[in-house]
Amino acid sequence: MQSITDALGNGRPEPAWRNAYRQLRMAIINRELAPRLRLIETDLAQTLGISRTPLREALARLEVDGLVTTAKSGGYAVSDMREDLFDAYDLRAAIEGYGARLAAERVTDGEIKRLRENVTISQRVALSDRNQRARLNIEFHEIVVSATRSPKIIHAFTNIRDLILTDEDMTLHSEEAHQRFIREHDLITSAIEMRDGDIADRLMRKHLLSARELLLQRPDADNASSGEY
Amino acid sequence: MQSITDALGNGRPEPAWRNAYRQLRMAIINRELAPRLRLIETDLAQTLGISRTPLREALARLEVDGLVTTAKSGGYAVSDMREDLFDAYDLRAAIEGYGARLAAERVTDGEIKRLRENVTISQRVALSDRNQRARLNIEFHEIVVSATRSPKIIHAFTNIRDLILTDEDMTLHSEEAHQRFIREHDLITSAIEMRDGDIADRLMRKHLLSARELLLQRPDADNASSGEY
DNA sequence: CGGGGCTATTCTGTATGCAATCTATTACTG
DNA sequence: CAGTAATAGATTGCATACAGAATAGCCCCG
Repeated sequence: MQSITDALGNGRPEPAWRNAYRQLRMAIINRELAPRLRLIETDLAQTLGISRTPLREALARLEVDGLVTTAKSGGYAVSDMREDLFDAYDLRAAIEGYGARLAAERVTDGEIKRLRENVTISQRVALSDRNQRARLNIEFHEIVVSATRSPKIIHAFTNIRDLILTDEDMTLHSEEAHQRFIREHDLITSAIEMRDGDIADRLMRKHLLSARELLLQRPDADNASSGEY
Repeated sequence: MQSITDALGNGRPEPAWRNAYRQLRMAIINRELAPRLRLIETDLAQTLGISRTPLREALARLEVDGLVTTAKSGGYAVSDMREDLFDAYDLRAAIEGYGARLAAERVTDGEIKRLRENVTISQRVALSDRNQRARLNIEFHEIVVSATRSPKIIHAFTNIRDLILTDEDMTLHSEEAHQRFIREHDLITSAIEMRDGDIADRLMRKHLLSARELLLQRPDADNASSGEY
């Protein structure tokens, strides 16, 4: 019996390191593995049911992604992404700003429809339904970026997306902020619809930088008390 | 006896995979390993004087960097970067454009001086001295990006820099193009000096996109004849 | 009671071995 | 002779084994 992902006649069973990579990535993003937690390869390998060899290949990739760091004395530890969260928004503004510009030039009618639908649904979702709001927020930005048709920009976006959006969702606590975000999404959609890349660019940057301000004002709920070493 | 890089009292001997990573990276960028060349792990490991285990860790990282690709049937091959060279310039315009904007806000007087010197020297270097011109070109963009003080933007830049600049140097064949590049560097420097991020951003984007046009017009000197499989 | 050095254990980094898969070559069949 | 099946060699992906470094603990000494 093959792995379940291989059921549709795909050529090859999934490598073990890929599964480990996915699981670790999710665990780190969801804070199930605390920042600065030292990762003991033997234990981790046993937990994942693989040997250290493919585990280390997964960890090497996670390190390039910035999710994991190598300690000075060797070995890996979970990155503390709060350290450079502020900085990450600069990169995001660069990528998504220019991305919105390209999107305005290359977007299809179908994508515009999806953006409009996203905004419409967002306006109706309850403030309390955090999961739904987070999903819609992620989806909006994904549609814009994928409309660029640029594999490199899409790749760069997905790399930082996970580092940021889970935190960003936490910030959407007030109805005021929520409505403002949706309004900005609405304006960006309009700019893209009018194929005005310059406006789309500027609106997107403003949207992201104001999101950063909100993020840094938050009460910083989860404190560093859980940070093992 | 320790490795020579460890001579200055640094804590640890360099891991074997890091050296392999560097060597392979350079070899791929310099086209010593042809695009689409299938990498046989056993041979490569023997050439590098290490075993397959650290070699595979180096290859995993190179894959995340985009320098190496996994074939459908398993194994690694050198990426054909000409495929997405055009695309890479979009990402570069996004990063360096916004980077120039940040640089204008955060640059120090010392950095401005270095930029001015770079431009001045570039104006005097002979057209035939390709190495020198390439070095100066890289240096200019490095100064601008490092002036952003943004680790993430610097990291993203260094990632694509190597994919592009070696090719870009090939394009600086005409005196006209050369002078134009320097003139654009000069204007960007002035914008940064005046702390005008908006102008710096637009100039940098224009500079990069015109560089892309030149690149794609080139006679495509090295043909795909060397592309093994 | 506090500090420094020694020892034991843990952990990492790398090499090797093995099974499964892929590829190329050859033999066979229509 | 073209096309296809079978087989042998090559190659990957993973597990295990081992040496050296790092860390923790302990004892001895001040």
